[in-house]
Amino acid sequence: MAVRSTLSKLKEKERETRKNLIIDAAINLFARKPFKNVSMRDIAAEAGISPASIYRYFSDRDDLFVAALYREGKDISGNLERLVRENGDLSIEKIAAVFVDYLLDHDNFFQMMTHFMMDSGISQESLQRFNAAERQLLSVFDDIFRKMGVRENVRLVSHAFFASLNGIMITFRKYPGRSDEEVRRHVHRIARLLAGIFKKGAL
Amino acid sequence: MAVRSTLSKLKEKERETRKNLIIDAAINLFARKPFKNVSMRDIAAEAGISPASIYRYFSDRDDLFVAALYREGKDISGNLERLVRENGDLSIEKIAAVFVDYLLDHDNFFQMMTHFMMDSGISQESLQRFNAAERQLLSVFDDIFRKMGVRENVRLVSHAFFASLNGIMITFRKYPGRSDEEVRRHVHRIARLLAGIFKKGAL
DNA sequence: TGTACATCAGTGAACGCGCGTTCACTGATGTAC
DNA sequence: TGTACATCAGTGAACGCGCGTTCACTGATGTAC
Repeated sequence: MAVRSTLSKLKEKERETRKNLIIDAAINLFARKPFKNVSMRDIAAEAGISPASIYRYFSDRDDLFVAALYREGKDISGNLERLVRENGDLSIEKIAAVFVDYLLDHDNFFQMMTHFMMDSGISQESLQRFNAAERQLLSVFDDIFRKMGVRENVRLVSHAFFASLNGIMITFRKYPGRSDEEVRRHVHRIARLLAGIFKKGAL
Repeated sequence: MAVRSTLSKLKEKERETRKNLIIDAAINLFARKPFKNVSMRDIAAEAGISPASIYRYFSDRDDLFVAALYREGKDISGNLERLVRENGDLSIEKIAAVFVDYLLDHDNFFQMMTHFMMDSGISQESLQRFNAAERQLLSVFDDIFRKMGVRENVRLVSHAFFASLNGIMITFRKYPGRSDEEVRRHVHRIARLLAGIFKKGAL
């Protein structure tokens, strides 16, 4: 019995590893081309397996993509948490800058996030996993605002801030005729302004 | 010559009218099903014509959709402008509420707007028309903030506000397990909070 | 007033493509006795 | 130790669908003389 369960745990772990390899392949591709142009065939090729194999590990496309989103969500949440832990006196401007930089550097993440926010036609299970990822990120913002001394409506304020940063990203992420660097500067300028407004208006 | 030019103007007008009928059909459909599920065949059926006919008036799908977006953009811009003109002492909360209500009532518009903001693979011409629509809306927000007495960074502040409202929409527009009414209440609550923060922090 | 020609709206059917997903099968590894 | 059977990862090819777009054609209306 003991042996059997050890073995099956080992198998489970191997399975998890293979799942992760597929997610890796997907995330690699996202860095190279827009999220909505990444096909199952692409991912299979990148991972060095057959398209059919993916379906041994993920029930469908959304399932895989939400898993990728979840992974990257943990990544950015971790980054922000570490930042807060290491800097005792963290400014809201700094948080905004880091968050916005992360999104600019991981456009695929932002694309996926907005995709799942916009598209209502995803399965119950995928939706729940997506929401788990979202709540995780939101709770990081909650903590930050709590630490900054907001006492009233912490959740509401932090959610408003999170949403506003998303809005800045979606509105100014693409500006025709502007280079990536100019876009980054502009997004940062507006994010800094927003942070200042929140500091004066809510803290 | 005079006759000829009158006639050709008449023709041009007829052509414009037919274009508008197709746009009408598209907008009608958007109210019934999500923007990305509206096909050229759907629109043709709704307008009572053949799919091929649409291509006599629009060079491709994006061209038609941007035209629809432009039309609705003018609509909401007009609404906001009228609101400002008629109410001398308009609060920023009221603007936020009206804007957010419009977006909630015209989800198709919001979907199209985010679609064109996210998708970088559209033709130069469509992109320019889309930007014209966006600038129009932004300039309405500029005016509002100017009228409210913001002197420094008017454009930047109003753009930040516009972007933030978009962000609130995209982040909270769909909340699993919440009815439309609950979502509307929540979006309004956050928008009101944001307006308050901007009032204290930027005005 | 009549005739030959040009213009253009409109169309049903077909093209072509990309894509998510499934099928039917192979081969390796583990299990029972 | 050997044999029959079960399990499961992995696969290439095919299915099926939806869709934007184009083709080849018709028929009505306008224009020139």
